[in-house]
Amino acid sequence: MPELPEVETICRSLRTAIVGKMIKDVIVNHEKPLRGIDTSVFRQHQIGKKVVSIDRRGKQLLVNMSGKMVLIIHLKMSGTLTVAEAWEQPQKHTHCIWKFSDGSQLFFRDPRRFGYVILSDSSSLNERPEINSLGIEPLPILDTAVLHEAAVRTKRPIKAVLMDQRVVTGIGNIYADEICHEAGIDPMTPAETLTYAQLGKICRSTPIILRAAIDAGGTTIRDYKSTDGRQGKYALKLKVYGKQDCGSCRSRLHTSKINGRTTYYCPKCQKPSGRQ
DNA sequence: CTTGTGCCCTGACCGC
DNA sequence: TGCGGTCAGGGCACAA
Repeated sequence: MPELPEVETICRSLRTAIVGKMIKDVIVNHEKPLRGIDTSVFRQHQIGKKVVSIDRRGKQLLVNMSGKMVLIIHLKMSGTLTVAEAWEQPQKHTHCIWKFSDGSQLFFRDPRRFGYVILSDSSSLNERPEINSLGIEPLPILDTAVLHEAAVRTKRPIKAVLMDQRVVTGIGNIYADEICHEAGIDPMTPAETLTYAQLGKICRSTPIILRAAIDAGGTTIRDYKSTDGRQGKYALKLKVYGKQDCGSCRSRLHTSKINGRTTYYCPKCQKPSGRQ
């Protein structure tokens, strides 16, 4: 469900909510998100540990704990993290619960079970495939040279390259569409046909969109919520994703499929040439 | 090597 | 009310 702006929003609110807290207990209701780590090992390595810091890598959260352990959390399509009071009961599909010594708790809920919560040693974190396969971060700036390097040797649509986590990490279906619109470029354009200047335009558009989305607390289409239950407000600012008419020129939008994902674009604002 | 297609899952929504 | 089909902020395994 969440892309970079939503994960960044969750990361920030988690920091204020749980950093410094001591883990008193860990409850595992479903082992699939643990990805093969034994439930008792998962619990024993965390109970008694303190949450030291929280980072984000692309769409993943890294919860650093004392004892050189780290949780790698990916929410995929339907995952949520919620900070709750001691008396609150988890909803259905809450697969993991962390109970802190002050009574507060953290719920990991994921109806579709695509997400994961992987426990790793801090020392081997960077060798893990979930981390070392990731491309560059698009914030604070997206390096045009890196996008160019990836773009010149593929006929894939530019949107597919933007969503390729091995090239750039954090951009998903909503923001890829919004970025292509902001840049005035047709998302179907074969990447290798774009000029360096056009790729530069995309790279400058990317942080503009992502920063605005973070400022709005992310995008809530149906069920995304931050850890405090608040919805993101960037849905109000979307120009193309999920829309019928272009947010800039009001033209009727076109849709297509790229990488099997529905793609929205404006035939007037977004030309294959990138010119308007 | 690259690229496209299922598939993992549940739930919401729509038309009949 | 129910039932089937479609779709969903992601990404992996596999085939061509």
